[in-house]
Amino acid sequence: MAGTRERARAATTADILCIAREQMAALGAEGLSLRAIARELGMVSSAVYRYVASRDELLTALIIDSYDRLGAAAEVADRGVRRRADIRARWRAVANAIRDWAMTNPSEYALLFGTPVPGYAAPQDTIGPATRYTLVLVQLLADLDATGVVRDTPVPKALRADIARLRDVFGVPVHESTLVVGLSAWAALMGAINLELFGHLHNVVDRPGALFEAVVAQHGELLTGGTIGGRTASNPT
Amino acid sequence: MAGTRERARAATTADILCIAREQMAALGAEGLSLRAIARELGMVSSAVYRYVASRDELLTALIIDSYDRLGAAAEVADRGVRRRADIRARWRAVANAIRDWAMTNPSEYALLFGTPVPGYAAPQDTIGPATRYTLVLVQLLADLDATGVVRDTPVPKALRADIARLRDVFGVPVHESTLVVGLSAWAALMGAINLELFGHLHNVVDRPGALFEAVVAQHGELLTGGTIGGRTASNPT
DNA sequence: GAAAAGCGAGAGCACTGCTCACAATTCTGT
DNA sequence: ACAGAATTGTGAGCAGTGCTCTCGCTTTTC
Repeated sequence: MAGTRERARAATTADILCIAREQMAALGAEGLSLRAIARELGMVSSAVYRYVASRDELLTALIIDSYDRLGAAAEVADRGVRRRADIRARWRAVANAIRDWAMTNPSEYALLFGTPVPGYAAPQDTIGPATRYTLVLVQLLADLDATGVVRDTPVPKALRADIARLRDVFGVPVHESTLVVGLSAWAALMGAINLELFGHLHNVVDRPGALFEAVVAQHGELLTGGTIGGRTASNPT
Repeated sequence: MAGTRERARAATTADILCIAREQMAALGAEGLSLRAIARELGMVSSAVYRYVASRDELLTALIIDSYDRLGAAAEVADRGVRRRADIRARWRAVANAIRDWAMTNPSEYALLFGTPVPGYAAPQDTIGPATRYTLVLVQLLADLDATGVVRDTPVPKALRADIARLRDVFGVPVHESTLVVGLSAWAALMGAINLELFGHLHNVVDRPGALFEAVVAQHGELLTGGTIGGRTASNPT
């Protein structure tokens, strides 16, 4: 029977990834052990090396898969908003999706956005899937630009050249001022999730999720609102 | 000679911490090895257990020390601004100090704000030093309030109760709207540093530091500027 | 000066990633 | 159909880890 071997190989490879994910959820990326996986599979430890070259390679596979799942979650959240022109609603949806994914898969989120494994340079294979969730956000900015919102956000001169690259990479035309607020919203989003998920808010705020809500609301306004800065009556100008 | 033993003990304890820091800088927190420290000290591995109870305890000591250094860096940066009323300048100074500290001590920063060690609940000892750098930011908000800036930033109702705690913890009176923009700025700051330091910008922007600059500039305006949102001519209301 | 406390050495346990030679199995080309 | 090749699992083994325990030696304390 041709292909039997291939199917068996694919099956145990999938088993290994599955067990690895469970192990990571239980003990963190640190506690990922090939020997434990082998035990779980009823094999001797050296046997799993027939399927995965090293512990780092397994980690890389998990990273790629996690990026993919996160990207998928962001995409379905964005597509779930019927009124495509309501950028603020889409931003909220995507931001919440990313946070929800992080909260339900904390170890995988930590694998992606926590401390990088030292001496472990992300292989080229990971940068593709990594851009998936980012692309959702960039597309949001492009669609926002299409609605004709004008911003007087100052764009630091030094940033223009750097930001030009983003257009090239993603192939989406976005105004510089939009990119600035977009990048800022991205950073705030990830920062809020990190602070909450990694337990830095326990002594600051009663309900850790509060920070996230505030950040999303504020940057939602910043993205779609328009003007920021200056020009308040009590501003001592 | 009385106290000889004590001084020797303090000396080797300091040596252990020092070597541990070097090791972490070289190999990351993952690569911190008590046996390697013992080798470096010319002792047998079991001897270092006279000075440190376990690897986790060493990690905790490093965390406390790192929080302390970060807090000190933030404090001197803030104090370095002569015009105390120039909140924006102080914000820039503190933000830059935190980023600089992170860039020059990446492994220690990762220890504080990266993936928490699984199953390792931050001991009570760490929460004191952890608030030191936070206090600098909160004090900034209090001083900002004292300048009389008025904001019409909407404060989500659900946040009020949560935020009240911050006042209690730090004992500094701050308006709710100020706290909202302050927390948001904090999240954005940490998010930008994380994204840059952990290498998530390499495929997005030419110069990774660009995101940080944009975030600091924007939230500097948000903090000290006043109004945000709405009210633009082209805003389709 | 004797008792107590602290310190370093060394052996040992259980665990890890990873390699290698060997045997059993399955696939493939003629 | 059968021989040769490729694949898969086994078990031993190496080097490393955190940590424990006992045994002497030194310093401090009473």
